[in-house]
Amino acid sequence: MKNPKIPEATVVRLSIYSRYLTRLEQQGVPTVSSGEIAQAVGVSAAQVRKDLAYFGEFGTRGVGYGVKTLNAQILKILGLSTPWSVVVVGVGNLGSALASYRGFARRGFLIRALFDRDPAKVGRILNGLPVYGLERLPEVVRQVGASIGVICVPADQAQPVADLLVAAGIRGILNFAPQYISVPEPVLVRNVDLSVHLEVLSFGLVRRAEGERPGLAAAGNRPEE
Amino acid sequence: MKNPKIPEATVVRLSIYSRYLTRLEQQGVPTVSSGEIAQAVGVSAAQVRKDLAYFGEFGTRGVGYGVKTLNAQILKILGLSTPWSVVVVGVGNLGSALASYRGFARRGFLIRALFDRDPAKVGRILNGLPVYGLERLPEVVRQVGASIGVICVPADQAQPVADLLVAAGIRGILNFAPQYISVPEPVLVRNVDLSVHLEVLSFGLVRRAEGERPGLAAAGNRPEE
DNA sequence: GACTGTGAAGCCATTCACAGCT
DNA sequence: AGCTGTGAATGGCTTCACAGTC
Repeated sequence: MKNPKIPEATVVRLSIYSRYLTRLEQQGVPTVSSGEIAQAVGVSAAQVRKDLAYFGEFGTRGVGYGVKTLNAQILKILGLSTPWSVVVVGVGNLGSALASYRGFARRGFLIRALFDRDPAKVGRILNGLPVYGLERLPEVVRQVGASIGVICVPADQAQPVADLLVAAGIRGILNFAPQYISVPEPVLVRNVDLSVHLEVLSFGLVRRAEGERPGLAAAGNRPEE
Repeated sequence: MKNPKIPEATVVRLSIYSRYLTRLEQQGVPTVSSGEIAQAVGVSAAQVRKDLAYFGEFGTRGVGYGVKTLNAQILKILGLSTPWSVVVVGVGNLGSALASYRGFARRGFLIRALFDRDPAKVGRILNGLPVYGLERLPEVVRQVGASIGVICVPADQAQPVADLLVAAGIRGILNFAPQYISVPEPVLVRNVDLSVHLEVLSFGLVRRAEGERPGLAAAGNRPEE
């Protein structure tokens, strides 16, 4: 049981459990059951236990889980025990919004620098962060020790920017551009595609309207119980 | 084969295929093969064919698919033949950014109104759109005929706002708040959780660093071929 | 020869159901 | 009695491999 293959869905849920546990911790709740976690985040209790079981035994039978210790374990599993340095490329509407999003820092993702191709934006300060030109990206990425890059540029620039980030030593990319990007082996990419989410909703809505029973199966939108 | 259960992953990919086909269409490319689509969006050719096969036969053996007709079919399947009216609740950094995001309108999602609790924001015009107080939400939602609502408020307000949207007749919700929300039966919810994406990257990065072979399985980050 | 459509096989994730501990 | 941990069963998605068509 030491090093099984972990479903990505499990990792996503761990992240969500952790956020809930953090809130319980702040409220001073000492202990929680898989059923309570399940209800709070919209999954089944068996799912919660199975997800945790990939990594060890964290609970006490008949009692539940210690909120504080369980959260500490999950944070460690997720690699959040120490903070990550992040850079954002593309300071349009979305890039600016992400640069000032509090939720990232709260979970240990510290945005360290912003980049943009547009000379009119270079040199500005946004939310306390300087905007650099792309030519300084390699230098600055190394200087701030960034491991993760966020791409918020138009689709046609996404691949070149990804190449630039990879060349600078970035190891993970969060891509908001509506564009598939390819990266060499050890680098990880996650795509956040805003239109796609609306289109999946659209599909579900017209299916229902047409009186189709089944609709969608599982995932993103969680089952009620 | 008329009305099988469609995997959500298939719907997500259809949306991505469609975006690629739209670009080909603009370039005047008449015909495309499953292999070309596959390469462009980072999935396998068999996957492309299987996804399309859920809905019918759109190609010609030995030739491929007509770009224009295939895209029209996919748009119809996704419910994008006619535009959707959308409202955004919460005009902070993220809400404002989404309100001016061009990609939505381009795919037929027309943002019709903005809402915020903060009286200081009410009455402003953002990107040509008025910001209303929450008390006017039911009225305005009906007036503009909105079917989809986007939630960009802090976590503790997400559930009340969702309830408000549902009561106003909204049928689909895109939730950017880091919070599970529950809605009554026919209403659809999709959660876009920005921190979670970074945490999944974080997990993958520390796993690799520890020399673990397997890492993550499938999905969000697509296989190379 | 090139490419689609599809049953069958393989693989992966979730649910079930119960043994095991407190 | 209450709740965790887990093997077994189920269900679902993806890949394979090939027949069918142009």
